[in-house]
Amino acid sequence: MVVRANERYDRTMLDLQSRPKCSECPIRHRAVCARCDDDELLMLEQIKTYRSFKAGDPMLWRGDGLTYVASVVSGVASLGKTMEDGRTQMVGLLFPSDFIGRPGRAAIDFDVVAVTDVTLCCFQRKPFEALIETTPHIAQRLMEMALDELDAARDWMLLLGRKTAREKIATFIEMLARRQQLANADTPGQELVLPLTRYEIANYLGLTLETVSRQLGAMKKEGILSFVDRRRFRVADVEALHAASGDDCD
Amino acid sequence: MVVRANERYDRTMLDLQSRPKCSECPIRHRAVCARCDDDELLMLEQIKTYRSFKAGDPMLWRGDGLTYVASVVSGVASLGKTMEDGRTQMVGLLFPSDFIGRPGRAAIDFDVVAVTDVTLCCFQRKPFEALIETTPHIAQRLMEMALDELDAARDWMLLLGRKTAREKIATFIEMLARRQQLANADTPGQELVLPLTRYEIANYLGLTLETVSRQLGAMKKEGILSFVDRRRFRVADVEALHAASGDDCD
DNA sequence: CCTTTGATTTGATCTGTATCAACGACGCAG
DNA sequence: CTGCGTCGTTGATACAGATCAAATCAAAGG
Repeated sequence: MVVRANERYDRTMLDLQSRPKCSECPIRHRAVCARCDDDELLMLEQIKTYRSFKAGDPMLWRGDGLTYVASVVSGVASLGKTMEDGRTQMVGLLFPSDFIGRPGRAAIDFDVVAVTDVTLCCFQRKPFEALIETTPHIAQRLMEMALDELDAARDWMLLLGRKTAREKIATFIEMLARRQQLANADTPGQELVLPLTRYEIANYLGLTLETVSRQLGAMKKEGILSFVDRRRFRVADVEALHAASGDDCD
Repeated sequence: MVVRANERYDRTMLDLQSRPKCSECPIRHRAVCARCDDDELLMLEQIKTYRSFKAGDPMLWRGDGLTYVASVVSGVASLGKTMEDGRTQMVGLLFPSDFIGRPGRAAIDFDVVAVTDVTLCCFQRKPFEALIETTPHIAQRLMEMALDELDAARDWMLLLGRKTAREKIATFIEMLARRQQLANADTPGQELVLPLTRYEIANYLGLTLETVSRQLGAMKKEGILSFVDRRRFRVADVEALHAASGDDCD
């Protein structure tokens, strides 16, 4: 298992080369480097390295020293917390352009796991922190991203504390659709993918996998969603989905 | 009611004067100004004003333009979200030294309400943002505080998603104890106060007020808590309380 | 002292979701 | 093709906590 992960790692390093051009990066305008000008990008390019992980691989473990911080280039990763008795709760999902790690902090209080195959753009933490000091564009963007995460976390608190199972599922699907359309900049009505297993979805929504399965089944039967296979689907009735989410019309 | 609030406001303004010395401020070393040197403090002093609110007063409403940002000097405020059908969830509690408002954002997506009587140290948003640009000590501290809030929000997601009613109550009491001891720097075993009504506690924990009442009753009967009156109490058995919280030993 | 009003407690029931238990479907390795 | 493991579905039942309904308490005002 460990061996396979390493084989994969080496192969991907080779495929992608360790330092692709920032200017051609698919997340160039949404990631932590969004506001950087060409000079600043050059600085970042010098301290960056690509790293790949296979679905299921742990990426960072609670309490680990953070030797690097990173942007997600492709794939999906999860932030998870675990209680002593094994109960777990996902506290965040990271999509391409999302950032891992905190400036000025040597450790994190949750586990980061690759949900799908993931490619990261990693920066050594120390030089990155030094760069922040001299590069207000990066510091500003980091602050902005931290506040966005805070907003998302608070929306999720409302979901976890007050929404019904059905509302949770509907909200989750809407969020997925938003993130996937954003990444592809495609026409809506697109075929979408569930990057998570039923168990992982349950874990994200504070439910059990059985409840998730039943709710997805119900929404399929009601014609709100139509499934191509267990992972691929389409939103057949956008309005009904939104009505089921319990969110205001905005 | 409005009249009384204003009377109170005027009286407090008079009592505290509108610009007490920063150097004598009780939150001087924990608030957004924690790292400022004397010069920087002077700059802040020039754009600050104290404002007071009575318990129950709305302080900022969702979508309102943010004309100022502020530090909580005394009292407790809540951040709350409301769904169309009236369900509500608190997404944060602000204690003395906590910060309200976000640099670079003109609006917030939740309501801020004074839970107890509250005094704020307010900064006009525009000049404050200008000050950030030139004062790395403030920018750094803001980032640090945002990340702390993010950590707290994620702990709360675990609580809301996975903890039982009893674990939620125990976690809440421990959090209260920590914050109140921090503010008073007193010996532990201190008498503590519930700044929130049962309804508000329920709202914070994703429960109903009846469940909160029953759990507090049970913990009293079991000798974990001892109540002086409905709001004032003491933690009689710290170990049992912690065991009931479901958190690791740290 | 009495009344009012909001906060809290307590009790009886209901219900959404968890839990327990089988079973089916798919992919992969031998 | 066959067996095995993972993932997903479906059904039956249990239970924590919600909901509904009173009763009690306590502070504030007249």
